[in-house]
Amino acid sequence: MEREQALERLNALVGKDLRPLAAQYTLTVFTPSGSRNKGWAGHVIERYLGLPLNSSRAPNFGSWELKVVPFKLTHAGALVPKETMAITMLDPVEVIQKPFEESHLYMKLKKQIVVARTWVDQSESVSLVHKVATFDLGDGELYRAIKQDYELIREQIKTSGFLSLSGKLGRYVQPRTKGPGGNAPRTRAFYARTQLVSLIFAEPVIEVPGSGIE
DNA sequence: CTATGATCATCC
DNA sequence: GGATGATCATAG
Repeated sequence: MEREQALERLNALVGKDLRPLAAQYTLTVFTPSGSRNKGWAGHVIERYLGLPLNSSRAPNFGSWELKVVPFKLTHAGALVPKETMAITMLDPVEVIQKPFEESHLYMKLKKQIVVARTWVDQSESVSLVHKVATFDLGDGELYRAIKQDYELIREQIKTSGFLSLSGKLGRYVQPRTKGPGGNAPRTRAFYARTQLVSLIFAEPVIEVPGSGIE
């Protein structure tokens, strides 16, 4: 499916509650024993768009990537990102070999649709589709900043080793442990910091020459 | 077992 | 309360 078509379909979902849809698609939110399927909202959106669940590392729609992130209400009444956003696994061999432009990280950030859903509490009794954003990394300042994060991570792998990577690194994109933890986590993934998630949902600045807002 | 979908839990 | 590490369900 092309991104434009998916965007239309998703915009029709704004304001709707995802929870009944999970039931309709017979997706697990909580197992009978009470543990949770953390990816339930993402699965609902994928099913809604007609995508079968799979675990391929390529962008899920071929040329563009779909994500859903929870937003929470602040005391001031604004909806803001609740969490960082997992992007893709970090393969040290690939990162050392490939420049940013050829990386999985870049492919996943190049063109995407990100759906914000409301998060109330862990019972997930309701979750409304809040906002749908298209995002293209482009070739501007943000592109250069994220490429810098990638290069930083790359250098640290070279100088100190893959296992030295921690979530402290990176301004917009961080390398965090993911997968089996314990004494010595062996795997890392790229995560978008909440600041980057905010930028993805920020209204584009429209410059009006002569308006004084330039 | 490791990837996907992600959020939870703990530490500061 | 934010940042970092750990973890859950499911598919291949």
